[in-house]
Amino acid sequence: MRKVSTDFNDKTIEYEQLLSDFKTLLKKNNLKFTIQREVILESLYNSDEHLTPESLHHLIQDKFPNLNTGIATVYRTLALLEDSNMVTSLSFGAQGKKYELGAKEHHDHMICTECGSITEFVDEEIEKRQHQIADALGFYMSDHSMQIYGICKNCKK
Amino acid sequence: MRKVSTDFNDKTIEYEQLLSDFKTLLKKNNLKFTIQREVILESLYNSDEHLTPESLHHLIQDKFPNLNTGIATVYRTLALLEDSNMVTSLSFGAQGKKYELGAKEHHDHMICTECGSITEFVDEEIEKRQHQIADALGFYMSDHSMQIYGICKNCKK
DNA sequence: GTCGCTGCAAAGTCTTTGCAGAGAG
DNA sequence: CTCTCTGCAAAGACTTTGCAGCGAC
Repeated sequence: MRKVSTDFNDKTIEYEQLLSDFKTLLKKNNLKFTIQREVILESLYNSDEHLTPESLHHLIQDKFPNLNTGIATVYRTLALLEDSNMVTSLSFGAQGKKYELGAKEHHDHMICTECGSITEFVDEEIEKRQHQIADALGFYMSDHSMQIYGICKNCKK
Repeated sequence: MRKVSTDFNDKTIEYEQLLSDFKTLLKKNNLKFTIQREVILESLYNSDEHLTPESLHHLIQDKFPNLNTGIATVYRTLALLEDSNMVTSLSFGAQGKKYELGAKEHHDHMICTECGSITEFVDEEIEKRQHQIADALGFYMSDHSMQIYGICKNCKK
């Protein structure tokens, strides 16, 4: 539970990189590196879930109760990270957005309408085709996303 | 401006069908066919835009000021139509949802991040591939959506 | 007539903002 | 020291709900 950035496995190395990118970004914009910002980045990194601002806030409150991080700071930091393309927000019909680290490799989402679980996947063929379509329509493609809705393996039972 | 369902072109024929489906749906659920509900359906049908509840409400207020339709009714009707799969809601990062008639044939969306315009498109190859992916992951696919974000032809200039 | 529907306004959510004190550089 | 951040609480934006009267059937 107290697994901060002390151990040195693959994930930690990636995180060090991420953190360093974040610091660079902050410096470049004359912004400050605060403990709240670090904790938010780290929590996003260590979560395998897609987090809402609220769930992220709870997570942080549980893990670092003495920081007493405000929800407003979570929102502000997420907006900052999103503007800098370090996180991506997802809005799947449900109310509110969910966030995930954008540093992960690109992937799409398969959403179970029964249990709400989200499975990630990538398909090269679709990726390629998306570029072709954008080109054909004279559109400069900066990003894209795809969702498949349905009932997952577990819920089908 | 007073183009209601009096003329008899292709679009009107489709609309008659849509309206009849709507009435059937209402009857089946012991719900009533009201002028407000008709006007909402018709406005969705006659708009080529993707409408927010608010823009739909304005549209209706302009067109039928004497009806004095409340925004709450718009929300309630959209929820009803969405539950019955007659309209689809889109939520593209921006705040709030946009609605479009689901009766249209399936298509995906290309969203310009400069001007906010939405272009629709369909690609058979991607459609096919999506089914394959869902099958491969043991997922029953009920629906799917795809968005390409970028800068449109016009804004590239 | 009955029972669902509507407009209104109030209440809920979720998110953003203003401000004064705290803290990074 | 300076200037940005933060938590708090208030304000905003968007959506839902309760209610009394209205209207479809």
